[in-house]
Amino acid sequence: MRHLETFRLIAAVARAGSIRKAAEDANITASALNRRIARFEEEFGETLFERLPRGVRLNTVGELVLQHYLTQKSDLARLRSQVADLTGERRGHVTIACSQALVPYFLPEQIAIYRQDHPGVTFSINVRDREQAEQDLAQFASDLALVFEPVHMVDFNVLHSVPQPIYAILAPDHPLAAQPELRLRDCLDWGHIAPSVKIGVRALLDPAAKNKNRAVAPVVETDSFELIRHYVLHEHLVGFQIGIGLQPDHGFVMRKIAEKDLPHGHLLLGQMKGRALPVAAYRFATQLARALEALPAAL
Amino acid sequence: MRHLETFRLIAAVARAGSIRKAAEDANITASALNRRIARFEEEFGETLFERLPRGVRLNTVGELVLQHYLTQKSDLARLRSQVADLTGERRGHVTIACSQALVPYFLPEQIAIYRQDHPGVTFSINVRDREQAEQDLAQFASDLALVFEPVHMVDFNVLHSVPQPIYAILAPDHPLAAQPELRLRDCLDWGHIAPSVKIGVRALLDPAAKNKNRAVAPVVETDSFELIRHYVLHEHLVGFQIGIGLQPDHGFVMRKIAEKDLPHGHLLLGQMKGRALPVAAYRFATQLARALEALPAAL
DNA sequence: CAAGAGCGGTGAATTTAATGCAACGCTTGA
DNA sequence: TCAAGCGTTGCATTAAATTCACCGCTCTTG
Repeated sequence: MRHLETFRLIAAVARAGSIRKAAEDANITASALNRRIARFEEEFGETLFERLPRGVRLNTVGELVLQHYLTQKSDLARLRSQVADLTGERRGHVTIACSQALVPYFLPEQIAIYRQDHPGVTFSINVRDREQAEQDLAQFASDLALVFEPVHMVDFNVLHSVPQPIYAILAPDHPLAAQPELRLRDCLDWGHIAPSVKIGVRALLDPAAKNKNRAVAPVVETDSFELIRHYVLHEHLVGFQIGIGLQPDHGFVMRKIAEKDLPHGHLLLGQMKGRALPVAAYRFATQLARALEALPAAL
Repeated sequence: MRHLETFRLIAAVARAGSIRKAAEDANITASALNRRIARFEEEFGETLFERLPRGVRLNTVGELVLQHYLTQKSDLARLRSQVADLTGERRGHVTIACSQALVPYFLPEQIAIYRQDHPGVTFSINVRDREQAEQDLAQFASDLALVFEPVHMVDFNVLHSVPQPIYAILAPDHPLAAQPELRLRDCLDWGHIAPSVKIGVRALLDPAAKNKNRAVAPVVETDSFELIRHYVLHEHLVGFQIGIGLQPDHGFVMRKIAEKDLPHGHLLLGQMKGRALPVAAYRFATQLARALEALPAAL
């Protein structure tokens, strides 16, 4: 909408780092853009950018103004969704930042269910590590985040929380697969394939190992749980993943790890604190919360 | 700020009920205003007003848009306050909707304390019954509400809650004044002076009386606790008020009413749900919460 | 029942605001 | 030392918003 145009341009300048570049992107003259900004600064009574020899950079006030713009934009989107809802359109778009574990089974199923009732609603799913997911929320790049063991939790408003134990992933013919429940030391004694340190599962593994005077020393370390799931079929390593990201009968087997060795973590559904969600996102969040609640209590 | 001008005009039209009247108020032509609205409706893709033979009225979409404007405006005010805070100005304005009981002692003292540290911050205090107070919050007419026994609590985000018993107010030479604690029946047996039904104290008195198969039958019924306090000195009636609105040694005496007869109510500090407060309001709310916490526990 | 007041809306003229163009002064890196 | 890239500014130009005059309509009122 046009009344936010100046803000949009300010954001573009902040991103480009220079008025001229941003002007080119926006298909207007540098002088027009320069004047818009000057006019805004005049009216607002504060300067938004530091003028550097090679361009401009937002100052603190500018950062605040930019944040204000993001909230305004998000609230406008919510307004639109409310209106669409009112006029019976049931349209909308939901953007979700989530941990990898949600990608194979849980989210596809939930989205499909939701879209049966609301075919006008579209989705964006962005896989993010737990830190990025929270950033996405704070910058209004996502409506919802579904994250295993988030880190900072500032600005993160928890909508729902479910405990999630970590499972060992094994080839069916792996010697450990004979036991119904594994000890952590057994997993560590074997060569193991672990997620990288940015990932929630690892964040639980490391202190648990240290607690037993051991260390996680992966043969293969990776960002990708998909790689973990497939690799254990090639070599007798032990992989790790939370329950919601696993389904048996896909080649590998999953085994519980003793709770006393490795405490369960939490899968959290959250949104940006203080933000009012668009209708579609709100409804989907409600559905997710119910679905998480109904998860097989694998504890 | 100018980018909200169209919204401001829409709000003015909604208030005035007619484009021509609103245009006159805003010192522009009716046709200019008409075009602004038409343009906005065009851009937004929805009509905001029903066109009636005698003027216009907001439709449901318009109501939503107006609400959106109010939140935008309030968020802009918060932005300004953040910037002011940043530049070390420590200025700001806090608007409070409160019950009468807060007016004589509590709020004046708290405001004075706050202003010692922040002389640049100004205040508006609006006495509202509990229903109006919540409306004020919802319409962003107040930053904070401090209300005894609020009614609806939708959109009311409780920041702090303290229990408040109701006291009987008596002339010092009133026969009942001899007892340290009164039974409710004694109060009702005497002629009494009670607040009107919109007021929280009354909302507790009525069911408590009914519970004993009695009824509140006031000799004088009033909106004003000030009148109650003064009237009991003229005639031997029993008045009622919560502790925070009373201080002894102002002519009358206060007596506890047995808790089993008349349960205590709650004084709630709250804000509009989902709204981010300006810096000054936020700080003052924090101070109020602490002060309420530290109140002499009269229970 | 007709006249008039009050309403929202429209077309053309006019005023105001925003933009484009060309050029300046400045810093920086080749 | 020179060219490239930056923000900025005066002036001409274009686009947008406003005004003015007027239409058609509905309801009230004498």
